[in-house]
Amino acid sequence: MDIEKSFREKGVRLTHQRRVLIDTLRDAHRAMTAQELYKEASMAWPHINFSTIYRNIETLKSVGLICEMTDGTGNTLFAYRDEEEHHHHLVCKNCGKTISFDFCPLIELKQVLDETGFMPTGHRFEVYGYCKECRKDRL
Amino acid sequence: MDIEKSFREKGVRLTHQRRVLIDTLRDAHRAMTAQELYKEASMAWPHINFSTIYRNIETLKSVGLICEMTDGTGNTLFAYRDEEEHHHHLVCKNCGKTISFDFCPLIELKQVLDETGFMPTGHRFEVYGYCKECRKDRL
DNA sequence: CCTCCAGTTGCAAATTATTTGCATCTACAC
DNA sequence: GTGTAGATGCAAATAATTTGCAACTGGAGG
Ligand SMILES: [Mn+2]
Ligand SMILES: [Mn+2]
Ligand SMILES: [Zn+2]
Ligand SMILES: [Zn+2]
Repeated sequence: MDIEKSFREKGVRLTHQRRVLIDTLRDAHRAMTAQELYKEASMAWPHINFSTIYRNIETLKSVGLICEMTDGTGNTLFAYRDEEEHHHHLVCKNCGKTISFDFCPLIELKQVLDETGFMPTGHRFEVYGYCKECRKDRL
Repeated sequence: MDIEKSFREKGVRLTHQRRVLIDTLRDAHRAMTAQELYKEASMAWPHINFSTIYRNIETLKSVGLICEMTDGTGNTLFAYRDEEEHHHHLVCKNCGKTISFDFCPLIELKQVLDETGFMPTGHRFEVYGYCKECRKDRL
């Protein structure tokens, strides 16, 4: 489905800067930090500002156009989401390439690792939410 | 096994500051940010410095005494590791309490969620390592 | 015990990452 | 076209993390 429509539906404007960010991430085919995104996007739109990057990372996440992930060393990365449903990622510590797979934890990774040839050196699996007590507090 | 021994084995000194950090995290029974850790530790050792916190987070991770995790909103948290083998966490977005469980992804979470009463609102599962190409590059 | 020195700390300052206020601008509904 | 709520640029504030360096100290060895 088209981007313009999903933006309109959410009451979010499709500005030139946002198009630049989306294109930059889509064409890069890799995950990058906010800093890298700024640098890359600057080429297509020289006056783009860092606050625009950060503000739009939130916007694009909420529209579902980008994914956020970490690189395993404390850096936050962003990547184009490309119509995918809920999924997870293999993040290369060396080149930053991300390989997404569409099943949620719980299922053996062996097949994905074999298929992709990815060699895992570490991983992270976290569930966020509310514990039994806090769950009550919020009602 | 005792801490003193594992420190000695790694050629790492067991300083008063490190004892304070370990005690602080162990007694807290929750995960906390570097800033919170600094604040808490300062009570037991007033002159402790932020650079000592950050430098020792690395040290204590390498000795296996603490775990690093994120709270799902971009903050990095640290918790006492307490003899546990490889495991994962449920991190409460409200109180910061962490509930660790000892099986690695791949297995249904249903049982843990039922047992703990934890209500998930999101999760993260990431595998770090080297992709097929980069794997070759490193040999 | 005492000595000695590599490892560690405190401090201050540098970096890096992220957020915010505000005046100006612009996408787009009408 | 016009009006306006939402978005941007800019500059400055905050927050988070790292570093250089001189002073200090844990603990191995005598
Ligand atoms: Mn998932
Ligand atoms: Mn695991
Ligand atoms: Zn790679
Ligand atoms: Zn809780």
